[in-house]
Amino acid sequence: MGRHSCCVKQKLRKGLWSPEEDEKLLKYITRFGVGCWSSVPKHAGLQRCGKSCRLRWINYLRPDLKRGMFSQQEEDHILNLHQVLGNRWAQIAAQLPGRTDNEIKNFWNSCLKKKLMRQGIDPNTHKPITDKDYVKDEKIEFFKKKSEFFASSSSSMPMAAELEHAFHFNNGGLMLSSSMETGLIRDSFLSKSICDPLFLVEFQSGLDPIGYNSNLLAQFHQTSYETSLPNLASFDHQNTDFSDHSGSKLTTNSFMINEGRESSSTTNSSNMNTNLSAGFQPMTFEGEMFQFNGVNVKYEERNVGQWEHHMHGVQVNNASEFNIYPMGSLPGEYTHVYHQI
DNA sequence: AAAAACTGCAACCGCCAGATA
DNA sequence: CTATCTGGCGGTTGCAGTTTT
Repeated sequence: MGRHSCCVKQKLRKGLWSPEEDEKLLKYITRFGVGCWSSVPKHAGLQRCGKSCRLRWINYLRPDLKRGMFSQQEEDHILNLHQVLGNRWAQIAAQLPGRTDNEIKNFWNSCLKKKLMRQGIDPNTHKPITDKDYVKDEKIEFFKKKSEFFASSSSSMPMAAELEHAFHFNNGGLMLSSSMETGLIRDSFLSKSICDPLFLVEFQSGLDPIGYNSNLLAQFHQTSYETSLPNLASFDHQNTDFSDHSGSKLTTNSFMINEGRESSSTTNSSNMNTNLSAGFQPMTFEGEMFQFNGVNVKYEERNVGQWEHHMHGVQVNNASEFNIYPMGSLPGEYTHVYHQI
């Protein structure tokens, strides 16, 4: 278990290899051949672990390595092999003489993957982007437009009707209304709450089974969204009495303790997870970072687990992380994870 | 010209499976 | 049978060079 014994030893060099080190390793392998890597550093006079020597030899010093750009034939070959083998880089490399798994992996991640995505092909399946992916792309497009939109806005508060007109959900996807795009109500938007990605949440009422955002406006006219969300910096896990950053108690209007099966089990667990129900549907995308209650957070997506699909609303995992489960999540679909950064 | 953002790639990390003691 | 060692693998990180602002 743990680290390799060769790596535990003190004073082993790490990082980039110097020409002198390369020379020592090359000389040794040329003379004695590849054998027991763990004994190579000692015999070659290197302050490296055997694993590091092996990697340097395989990826850089080996005389049969082909260097330089990948040819079109190689690129096509990699694409075909990846379609069959997936991320089995070693197996792919075995089919391309002179290329290493690391080299192919880097080429894939930095070049081929992006190329496929630009062509509208899912790099994992090698098939055209699915509806689900399309929704994600829509989100990205949405935020691009949103940024442009706010960049040219004034600071007055929006009218309710304008808001409802501007932002609405479309059966799990999202749409910008034409009036927003044409800028007819552009000058109405620039409050902080709107600029916050969490402004665009769906407050489920329980009477809203299809997820249409009918309660958005009423919630918007509450004091602030920020006070209705857990403050990650000062969240008290020992206590189910939630307070916001200003010290005022959160009302059950904003949060309700989820009394479902998962709620009770996790609330009593050692990490003191607590489920809250607020019915959020965050409108942001993977990797986005933003300020939330004065705390920098990063948004991630991950698949909903087998039991998690029962959950709706917010689950606070610890002082720096919480999840948001959209209404009606199914196993395998996305939940929304926010990490403090 | 300087700073920030981006990109490519070398190297590291952690896990796993097979070999060996 | 169990523990440990080792090599192999895929994912990830860090950094240097390049491009953009």
